[in-house]
Amino acid sequence: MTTHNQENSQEACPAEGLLKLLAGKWKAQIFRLALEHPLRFNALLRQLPDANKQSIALALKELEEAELLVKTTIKQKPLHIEYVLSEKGLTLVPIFRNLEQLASI
Amino acid sequence: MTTHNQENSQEACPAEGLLKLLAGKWKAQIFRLALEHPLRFNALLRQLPDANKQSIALALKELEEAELLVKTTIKQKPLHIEYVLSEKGLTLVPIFRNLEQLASI
DNA sequence: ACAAGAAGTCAAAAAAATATGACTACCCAC
DNA sequence: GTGGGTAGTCATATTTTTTTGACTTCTTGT
Repeated sequence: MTTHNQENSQEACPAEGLLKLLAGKWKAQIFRLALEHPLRFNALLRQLPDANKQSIALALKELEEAELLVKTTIKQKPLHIEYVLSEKGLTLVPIFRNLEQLASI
Repeated sequence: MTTHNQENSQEACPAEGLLKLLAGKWKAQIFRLALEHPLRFNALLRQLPDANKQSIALALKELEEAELLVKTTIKQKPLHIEYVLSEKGLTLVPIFRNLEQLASI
């Protein structure tokens, strides 16, 4: 890795990066929860009892960088941060469904 | 993690296992090549110049165990082993296409 | 008989992904 | 001004994945 790009010089398969990202720990679970409601860091930690700060923080960051989640600072009453699924993130839904279906065969 | 099963007690998302499998190193590339022609171990090693025996052997085994590839001993002239995509493996094609498309956004 | 190709296996090392626990910094309530 | 909630970061372990290099077994060619 003399170069420092996100994957190898030319990624053999364009889906590889995304696949790797989605397969990372907690990603699928975070995605599922994001489907239900906006996510908040500490709440997420409580919802995923075996997860740890660092991993959740990293997962959120990666999902945000991949533009699957959008991070918003809510400047209201309790003043907090929310992560919600982006449009792009929503297009993953049918892909997950396909994978689930295939996994059940 | 007192228990020792392959994933966590109940896998939070049914797609997780498959996702992890497919995201493993060399998997996508092997899949692509399998789309073109039956695979042979040593040929694969030559086609993936940076890959190593062990990893390829493991990848083939996992893909076979997931029933995405079928392993066949060809009892003809040169006597060798071939790995070909199963029906189930073929159903991954549109999933990969979706992922590629999403990755290109 | 000997070499070379096919398809691996094995133990150990290196690299990458995850986890742990301590620590920040900001805001609010009491 | 102490305690608790928010959202993290950092350095360091531990665990998991991937690589390395040596070795194996069977078959074929010369």
